[in-house]
Amino acid sequence: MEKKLPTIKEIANRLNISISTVSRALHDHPSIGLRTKMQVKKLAEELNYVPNQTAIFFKQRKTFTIGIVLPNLREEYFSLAISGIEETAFESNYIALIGQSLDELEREKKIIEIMKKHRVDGLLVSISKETNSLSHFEELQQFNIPVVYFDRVPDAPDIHSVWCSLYHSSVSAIDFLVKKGHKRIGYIQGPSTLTIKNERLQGYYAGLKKNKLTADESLIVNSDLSAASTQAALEKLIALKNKPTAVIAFNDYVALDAMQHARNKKLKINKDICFVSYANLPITHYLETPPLASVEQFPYEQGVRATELLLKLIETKLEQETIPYENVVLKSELIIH
Amino acid sequence: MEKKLPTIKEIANRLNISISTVSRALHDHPSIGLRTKMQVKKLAEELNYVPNQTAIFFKQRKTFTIGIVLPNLREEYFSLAISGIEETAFESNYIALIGQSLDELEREKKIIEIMKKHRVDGLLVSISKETNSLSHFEELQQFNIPVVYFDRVPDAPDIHSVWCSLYHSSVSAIDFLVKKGHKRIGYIQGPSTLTIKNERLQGYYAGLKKNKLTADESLIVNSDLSAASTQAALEKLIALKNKPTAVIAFNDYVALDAMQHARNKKLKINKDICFVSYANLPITHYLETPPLASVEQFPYEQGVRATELLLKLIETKLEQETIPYENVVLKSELIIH
DNA sequence: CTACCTCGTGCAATCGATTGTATTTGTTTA
DNA sequence: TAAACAAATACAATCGATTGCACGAGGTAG
Repeated sequence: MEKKLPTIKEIANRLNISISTVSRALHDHPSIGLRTKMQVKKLAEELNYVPNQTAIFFKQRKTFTIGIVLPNLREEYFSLAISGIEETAFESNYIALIGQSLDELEREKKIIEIMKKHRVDGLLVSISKETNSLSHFEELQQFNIPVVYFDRVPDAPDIHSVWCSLYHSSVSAIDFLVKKGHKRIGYIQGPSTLTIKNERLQGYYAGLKKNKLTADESLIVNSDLSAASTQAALEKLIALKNKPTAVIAFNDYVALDAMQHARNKKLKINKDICFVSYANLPITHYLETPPLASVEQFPYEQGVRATELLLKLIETKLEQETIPYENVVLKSELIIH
Repeated sequence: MEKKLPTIKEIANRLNISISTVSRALHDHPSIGLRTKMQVKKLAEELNYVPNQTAIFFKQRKTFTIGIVLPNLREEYFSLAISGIEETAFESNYIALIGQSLDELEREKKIIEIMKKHRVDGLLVSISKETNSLSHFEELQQFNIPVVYFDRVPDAPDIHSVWCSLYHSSVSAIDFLVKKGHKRIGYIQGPSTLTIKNERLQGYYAGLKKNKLTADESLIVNSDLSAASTQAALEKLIALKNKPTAVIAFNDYVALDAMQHARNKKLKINKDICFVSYANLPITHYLETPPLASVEQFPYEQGVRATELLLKLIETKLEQETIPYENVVLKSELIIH
């Protein structure tokens, strides 16, 4: 009644041969006779034999498992990335373990611990808001478990990473708005822990300069990404004597929260105030009045590239000694809606 | 240089004691001396020792791993479910392997195979559009690997499942529209493979009857959920002599596609034509004109409940012999926007 | 007829951790 | 002083699969 999954031992017993013969037969080893091979394969099929990855690990030192650690699974942005990861891993017969840090450092650490326990062959990481040290990741590298950071990449020298550069698109966003006649352009920033490279802001300044506009610090406000915080940020902007006519938002969600609030404040979107954002999430395509433009950051593509890099690291690990650190930088694109 | 993760054997060698002593020391076995225990624990800490789950499996016959198999990771609906699954599993020290069927039966089967290979302790499944037989799942049950279906639940007797009943909310949706003065209410159906229980349609008929309206088959149209198909479906409805003034859509995406198309056809949303939908995804809260109402199906909650049930099945598996099939049915709610 | 080779199989060690059963060491008691 | 006992630790089998090596049967050549 309580059946267990069949093992090669069971196949061996049933056919009255040794387990080594069964193992070799299943792997088409040349020294096994054709008849035996056929018998073994037939019985394996009948019993629905599936090798035990857990046991294989002992000899191969591989689990064909990769770990994904990211802030959360609810944001479409990360969903798209995971989707790319899963598909790429699947093609190479790897499977993924998932863990959400929920932007908490402690949870991130615990997840890493569990992944270590499960002996993942490598890790894909998008760091949490609270991650200020990489010690829990460095330990992995020490044990020869490669780590590839993607999207939310820490600012450290010796890492593998895949991310999307926002500098040029940020300049383009200013160009775009200036061409539309805007001279006062606000910027709603995200939390500092998520803007380590701060390309958005640098591009913002560069874009202003390029268009011979002077930067005004009062036009730069902060949001912790919650709706309330974004509303407060917008509030600050529209309370200015010299209000901005356009606002660049940290991401689509911030833009949408800000737009909703602007509407409540009886401002006409795209007339009184325009919005440009980052991420270009598919959901914005359903909006009647989406942000005028949004910077596409290719999360799916990032997931694919990060996985490709990780698998390469895993598979060359054994042969080579020192693998040079690789940093893949995708170019974002300003998409005009 | 090429460090391997430390093992109890290494700890044993360094302290010149046997591996069994190390194992027992780490588990606070009473027969181990206090001094030895302390030494072992100290060294384990220093070496960053993490037990090898893979090896533990042999003795415990458990991997503390559950498999999630669902159509895709891109839809917010499933993202929310996974989020609930991950959080619930994490609390009980389980971790999840993920696989997308991409609504293809073959891929679903292959994922099951890989999950079997990895010896998951149990599976959470939302079946693909193409899944017309459960043989690949039944085989698992045979080997005592519990399967809990959620959301997209097959219509079979002997299964564990968690889903959200839509019948009463469907009636409520009609009540709601009738109260608003609508007499001709269209319905855009989804593919038949996703509407096995067909509670939406049954509720639709029941609601009409309850409100003394006669059902008109020409008001029921089909979409395969692609934008093009949804547009064609709406086209059919608005081409009728006696157009509907309200439309119930299979889900939010269908509603949004239909609304966009209606707008293109110069129909005024909420004036010429109203929409009610299913799912009530968070994204719709950002819309200027969302569907008038949407049926909340609690995907996150479904994920949590399904995981709770699965873990219960896993943990009672060993003790009990026959576990009664359990079907958790959540009640949906019509949310008026 | 024997020496040697080839082909097909079996034996046994291994991977990391657990656990029942020795075995050692130290202490107490008659 | 020896016997008896308790405390602490070691030994060894086990889980499933892989793989180097050994071994036996049969064939061929000298």
